[in-house]
Amino acid sequence: MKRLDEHQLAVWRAFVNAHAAVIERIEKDLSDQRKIPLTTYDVLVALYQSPDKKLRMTELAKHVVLTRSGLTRVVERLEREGFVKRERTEEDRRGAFAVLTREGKKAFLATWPTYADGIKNYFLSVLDEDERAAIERGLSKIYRSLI
Amino acid sequence: MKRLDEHQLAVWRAFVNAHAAVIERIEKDLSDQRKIPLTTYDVLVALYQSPDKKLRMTELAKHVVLTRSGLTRVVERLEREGFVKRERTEEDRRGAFAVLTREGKKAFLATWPTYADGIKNYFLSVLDEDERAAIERGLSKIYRSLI
DNA sequence: AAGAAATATTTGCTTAGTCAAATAAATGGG
DNA sequence: CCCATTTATTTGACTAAGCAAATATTTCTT
Repeated sequence: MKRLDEHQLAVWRAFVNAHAAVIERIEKDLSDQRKIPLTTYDVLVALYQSPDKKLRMTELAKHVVLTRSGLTRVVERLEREGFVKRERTEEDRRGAFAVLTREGKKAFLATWPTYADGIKNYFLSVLDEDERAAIERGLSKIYRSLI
Repeated sequence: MKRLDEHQLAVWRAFVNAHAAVIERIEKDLSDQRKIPLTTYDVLVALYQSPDKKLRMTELAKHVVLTRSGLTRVVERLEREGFVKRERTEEDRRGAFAVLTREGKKAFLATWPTYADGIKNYFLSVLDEDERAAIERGLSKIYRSLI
């Protein structure tokens, strides 16, 4: 591909604008309904989906869009709110697990419906089947090419 | 649409992950090459594309993903760096224009090649023509449905 | 087995950006 | 024409998150 023309740029703009708009809307719904925000949610899902409902900080950081130190802060907050706890282990005493608590699971389960509605209403329902397929295919390729 | 199945969720995940990955990559390239970051860039393009290379703060805020107060801070920074200046006007003395300076134009023009390369390499080039078309169509619809 | 190198996580400091209140000027209604 | 309301922007106080340095522990290397 040589140079960017207006057409190609339009694809990029659509991507960036749609993302900002959808995320903003979903965040607003979550906050209006006193649910946990998205970054927090991502941490809790990652824990929920892990076999023992716990993950090493480094592992956890890979699941979310955060640096390791950013994750430390988030987990700190979550610990204060009682949604996770840190668990030291004898195997490797440098680090810690973040463990999902019962409260954390509850918060996470309570949040999902709002989040899911957002995904449906602001994103999926606007797309027809072809678009969904193409988006999934294209954007997955992009993601894989970058990790 | 009733309930979210795995398939549909995969579309959403692809969208979110691709966005985070591509933006992160582009920001990194910009920073490595000592170019201005994306939010800053967005402000400068908006000004550059406006008829007189200047916009009221409120107008400008609509072009970028920032609240009005967020914009105040960014323009403050940009003013410190000499890329824009604030210009009061007699017509309406409540507010001010942000005006692109010669330096600002230079910074913006110098940044574009890096940005454009990122868009090409990390995003467009990975997609085939169908995917590009579908993404443009679908995501534009989404964006329009939300403004 | 001792020191060097690597790994896991946290901390201190700083920047970016938000919200709600403050300020300032313009406008509309009686 | 004056006051109440609205509009434009900034400010103060705060939260989120990043980077680089610090800390703690493990794993190599010889």
